[in-house]
Amino acid sequence: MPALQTIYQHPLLTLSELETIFEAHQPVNLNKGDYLLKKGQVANSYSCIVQGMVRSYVYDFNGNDITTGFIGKDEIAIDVISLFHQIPTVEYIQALTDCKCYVIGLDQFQVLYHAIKGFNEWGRLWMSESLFQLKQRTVSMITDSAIDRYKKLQEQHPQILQQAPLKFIATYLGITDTSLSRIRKEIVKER
Amino acid sequence: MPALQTIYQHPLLTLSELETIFEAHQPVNLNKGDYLLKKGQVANSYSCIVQGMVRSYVYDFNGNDITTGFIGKDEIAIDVISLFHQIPTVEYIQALTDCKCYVIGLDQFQVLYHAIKGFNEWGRLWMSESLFQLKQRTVSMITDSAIDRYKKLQEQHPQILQQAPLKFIATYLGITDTSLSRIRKEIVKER
DNA sequence: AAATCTACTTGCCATAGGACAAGAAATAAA
DNA sequence: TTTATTTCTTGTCCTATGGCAAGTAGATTT
Repeated sequence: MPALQTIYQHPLLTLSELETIFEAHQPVNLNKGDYLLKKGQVANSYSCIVQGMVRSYVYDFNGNDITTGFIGKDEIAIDVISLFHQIPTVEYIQALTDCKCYVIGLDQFQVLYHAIKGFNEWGRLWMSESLFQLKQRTVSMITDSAIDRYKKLQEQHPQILQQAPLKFIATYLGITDTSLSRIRKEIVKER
Repeated sequence: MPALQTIYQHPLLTLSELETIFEAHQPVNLNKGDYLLKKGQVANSYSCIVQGMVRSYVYDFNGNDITTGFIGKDEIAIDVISLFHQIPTVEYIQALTDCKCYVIGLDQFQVLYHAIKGFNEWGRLWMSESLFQLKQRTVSMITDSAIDRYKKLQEQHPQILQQAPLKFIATYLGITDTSLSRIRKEIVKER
């Protein structure tokens, strides 16, 4: 399970602990368009993506859907607030492409989380990193122009540009699809 | 220690556990302008704010400082990525006003975090909420106009408007101080 | 009390990006 | 292969916000 090995990396985790963790996951295949989570539901698992890409989004007051994130290979599709607080989510998580993933339920997660110290530490580090990345994204929204945000995405997550349609990338960057189309044109010209 | 009681709320935490947690904190007074953390340092503690307000910020490429957050009474001033990964921070955390806080070191935190299940759970929930709030802020940056973002801040965190100078609020909202000044004027007119 | 400083306001003009509408072009459906 | 549907591009015009510079008002220092 190479994806799980990539995801669950922590110095305290022994091979046999990793084995135990892996076994708590169930393989699941998603078809393009399938939902992992829908607004109003209470999350009861999270998914490690082995292949393909999913998108999380919310609706704003005007009914526009706003992409809050893209989750690809070796990443985790999760709504931490719904899962850990056991409250209804405001988010949708949907497969952008056909996907292979490994899903782990909250119950099993909880048992391992409290039984395996390294897993517990790993979880906290994962959350720390998520917070950091989200903070960086917020700063980028404030300081970078739309074209710079696009270029960064291009450098840092080229797979997103290949797998996601323009309109979703646009809302993720905080601009309209029209503007993104013009930005692409501009970048092509620059070469 | 009313601030600590407000902060450390979790159904699993017993009174004696709370007592133990409280005792691990040291009271510290800050003068306006004092730094809790500076870029390049590795965080080795976090601070529960009892009184006053601190601001976290980073510098962008152009040398402008960008406010990443305001932390007030009953909230926690922490750089999770630096503290838990033990890596140098990119952030500054500075007292906006004179402050009273309770500080806990990473070493003591670690011991309690692994000894007290309720504390461990509390920590995860705290991080989940932080992630959720940051996500909401990002969505707001994308979908709301500057004036709407200001009004929301006004409703949800009125203390910030009272304790922080306009220029810091402006960068937090992702606008210039000039624009924020005009927004305030506009809002006064509306009444 | 004069002299600095910092915080905030205001005016003028520039510009990035939005709104809307009309194509293309590609994909899916019939 | 013809029709629909979705995706992306392009044009025109508009608006929110930025850049810069000057001005006012408090606060702090000398």
